Amino acid sequence: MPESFKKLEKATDSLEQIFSTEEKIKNAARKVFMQKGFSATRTRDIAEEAGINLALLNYYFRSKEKLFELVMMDCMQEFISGLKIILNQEGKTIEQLLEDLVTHYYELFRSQPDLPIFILSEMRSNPKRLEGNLGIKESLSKSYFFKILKARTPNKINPFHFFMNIVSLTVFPFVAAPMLKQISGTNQEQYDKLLKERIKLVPQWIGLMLNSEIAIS
Amino acid sequence: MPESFKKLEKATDSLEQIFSTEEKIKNAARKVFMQKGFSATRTRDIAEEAGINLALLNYYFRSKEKLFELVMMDCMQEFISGLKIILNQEGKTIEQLLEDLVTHYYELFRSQPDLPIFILSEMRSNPKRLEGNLGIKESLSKSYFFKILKARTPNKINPFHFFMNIVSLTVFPFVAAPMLKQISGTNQEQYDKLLKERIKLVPQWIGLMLNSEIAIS
DNA sequence: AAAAGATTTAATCATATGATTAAAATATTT
DNA sequence: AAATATTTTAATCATATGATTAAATCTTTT
Repeated sequence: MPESFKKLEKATDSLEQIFSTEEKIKNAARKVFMQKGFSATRTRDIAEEAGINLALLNYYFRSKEKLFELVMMDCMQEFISGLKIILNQEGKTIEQLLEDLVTHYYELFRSQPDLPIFILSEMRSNPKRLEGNLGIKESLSKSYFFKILKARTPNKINPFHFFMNIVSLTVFPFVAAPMLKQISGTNQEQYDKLLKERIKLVPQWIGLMLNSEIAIS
Repeated sequence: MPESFKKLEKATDSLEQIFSTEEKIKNAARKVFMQKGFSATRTRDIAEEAGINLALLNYYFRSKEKLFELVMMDCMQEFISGLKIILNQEGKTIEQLLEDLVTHYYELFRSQPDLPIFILSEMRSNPKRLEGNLGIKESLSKSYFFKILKARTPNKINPFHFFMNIVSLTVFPFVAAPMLKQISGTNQEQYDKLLKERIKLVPQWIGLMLNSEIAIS
C-alpha cells in the first residue's frame, strides 16, 4: 500500500471519531425527544437514531430520565442565551435590539422548528425547569434593554406588556406554524417568506406601540 | 316514608344520572389528556379520574387512540369555533371584533389553561388534524373580518401578517405563562391582571399597526 | 505481552400498559 | 316473572419498555 493511501486512511479514522458514543447518543436524544416528547420517545428510538446498542443509554446516562434532563437543560440554555446576550448590548436603540432578536430567533427556529414548543410544553409540565437558569430573571430585569424600555413606556402601562408583545410576535408564528399555514393556505416556502419579512416589521410595530399614548380604558 | 321524602329521593337519582358512564369517561379523558398528552396518559389514569372500571374504556371507546381522537376533535372545535363566529359578526369595527376575540380567548384559556398548548402540540405532531375541520380556511378567508382587514391593510404588506399578530398577541401569553411569570417575577393573580388588561390593549395596538404606513424596508 | 480498565453486545429481566375475557350484575324487553 | 340485552367487574393476557446482566471486545496501562 503506498504511503499516500496510508495517510488518507488515517485522516478518515480521525473524522470517524469526531463524535464519541456519548455525543452520538446526546445528539440523537435531542432530535427524538424534541420531535416526540419524553413519553412517546422510547430508548430504542434513540439507540436507532444514534446507531448504537440500546444498553449504552444506561451505561452512559443511567436512565432515560437523566438523559432527558440533560437534553432539556441544553435546549433551555439555547432558547434563552440569545435573549440575554442581545438584550444587554448597550448603545443600540430598541428597534435595533429587536431586529437582532427577531433575526436570532428566526434563524434558531428555522433550523430547529420543534424547539419552541418542546420548551413551552416542558415549562407547563414542569415549571421548575427554568429555575435552574437562575440568571434569566436577574439578567433580563437588569438588562440594558429593560432600562431603555422603561424609559420609553407610556405612562400607566406595565412595561412588561411590551416584552410580552415582543416575545409573542417573535415566537408564536413558529409555534403555530402548522395551523397558520393551513389557515392561510400557504406552503412552507411562502410561510417562510412571511416570517422573514417580520424581521423588519416586528421592531417597527413595537416602536409604534411605544410611541403611542394608548392607555387601558 | 312520607310522600315528600319519596319525591326528594327521586330527584337525587336523576341528578346522579346526569353523566352517563360514557360521558364520565370522555370528561375524564379530556382532562387527563390535556394535562399529560397522549403518551404520558395511561388508560388507568383516565379510569381513576372517571371513577370507573378500567375495562370500560375499551367497552365504550374501543381503544385509547380512538378516545383520544374524539377528545382532540372536540378540543379543536372548541379552539376554533369562537374564531369563526366572532370574525363573521358584520357591522362591527375591527377594534370591536378584536375586543370580542381577546375576551373570548381570555375566558376560554382561563378556564382551560392547557388547551392551547395541547392543540398546538398535536398540530405539530399531526398537522392533518385540522383538515378534518375543513370549514376553517374557507370560513376565515371569506369572513367579514378578513374583508375589512384587507380594506385597512397598508399597501405592500400581506394582510395575513395582521392576523398572525392578532393571534400571537392573544394566545401566546397563555401558552408561555409559566415562563413569563418567572421572568417577570409575578404570581398567578398578578399575571392574570396583565392578561385582563390586554383585552383593551391588543385591539388598540392592532389598530395602530393598521393605521401606520410601515413597510418592509 | 499481560493485566487492567473501559466499552460494547445480545440476551434477559421486571414491570408497566393497552387490551381481552368470562362471569356477575343491572337494565330492558317479552 | 322469565328471557334477553347491556353494562360492569376483576382477573388475566400479550406485548412493550426501561433497565440489568454477563460475556465479549476493545483500549490503555503496566
